Amino acid sequence: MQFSECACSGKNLTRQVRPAVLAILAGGEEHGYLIVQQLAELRLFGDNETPDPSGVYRILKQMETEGLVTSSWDTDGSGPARRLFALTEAGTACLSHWVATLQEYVAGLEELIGMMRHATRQAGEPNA
Amino acid sequence: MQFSECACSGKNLTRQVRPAVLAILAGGEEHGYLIVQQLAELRLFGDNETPDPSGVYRILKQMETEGLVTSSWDTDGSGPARRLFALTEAGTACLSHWVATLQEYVAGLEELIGMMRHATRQAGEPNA
DNA sequence: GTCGATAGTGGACCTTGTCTAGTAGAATAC
DNA sequence: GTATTCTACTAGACAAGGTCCACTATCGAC
Repeated sequence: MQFSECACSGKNLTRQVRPAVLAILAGGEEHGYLIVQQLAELRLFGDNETPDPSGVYRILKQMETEGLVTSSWDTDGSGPARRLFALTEAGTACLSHWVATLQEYVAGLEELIGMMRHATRQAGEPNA
Repeated sequence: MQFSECACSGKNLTRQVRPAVLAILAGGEEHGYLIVQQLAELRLFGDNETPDPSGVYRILKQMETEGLVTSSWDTDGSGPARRLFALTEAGTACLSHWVATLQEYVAGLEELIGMMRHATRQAGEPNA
C-alpha cells in the first residue's frame, strides 16, 4: 500500500517556521536568504528539503508588523540588496514563550504517540 | 507583554486530529460525537478545550472517501441516529505509518527546542 | 411545550506552508 | 558582450488543518 499522498506521510505537518526564525535571529541579525538556508538544515525540513522562500519572507514581514523583528536594507557588499532582520525585545520574549509552548506541544504529541502505539500493538495481537 | 493573540501562545498549532481519530477507532467502532469527546480529553487539546465537531466530522468524511474508515448508520437506541465509524485495513496501516511520522516529527521539534533554549540562554546571559 | 443534551451538517474564515512566476544585481562562461 | 547562473526578494494562487457560527433533528426532563 502506498501512503506517499496520505497525510500520514507527514507532508502536511507544520514546520514551525516562526519559532525557528526567532531562534536563528537570536544568534544575530541575518538576511532572509540565509535564514531560508539555515531553516533547510533543520531536521523538521527533512533531507535536502528547503522551505519555500516566499513563505519565509511573508512570515518575516508579518513578524515585522507584529513588532517581533525589525529590518533594514544592506546595500554594502556584492550582489542584490539584502534586507537584514534583527530581533526586538518583544521578539526575544516571544521566543522564550515559544519554548514553553512547543514543550507542551511535544508532551501532547508524545501522549498521542503512546496511544497510537498501544492501539497498533492491540490490533496486531491475536486477541486481547 | 501579552502574547495571547500571538502564535507563540500555541493557539494555531495543529492538533493532529487525523492520527488521533485513527487511534481511537483502533479500539473499536465509535460514532462521531463520542470521538469528539475523546479527542477533547487529549493533552493536545489543553484543558477543557473541545475540538470543533464540524472539523472532526469533515475529517471523518474525508477519511471515508480515502478508504481509511467505513461508516454505517445506527438507528438503534435512543436519541438521534448515529453514524458509526470503523477502521479499515488501510486505516490500520495508515495508523502505524503515522506512528513513525509523528516520532520523526517530535525528533525535529526537539532539535528546534534545543536550538531555542540555547538561543534564549545566550540572549539572557550578560555576555558570551 | 419548551429547554437542554445528543448527533450530525454546512459555509465562511484564518493560519501555515507550498507551487509557480517574476524582478533584479553580480559573477562566470563562451 | 550577451547568455547563463547564483544571489536576493516579491507576489498571486492554492491546499490542508482548524475554528467559528449557524442550522436541523431526536429525545428526555420539567
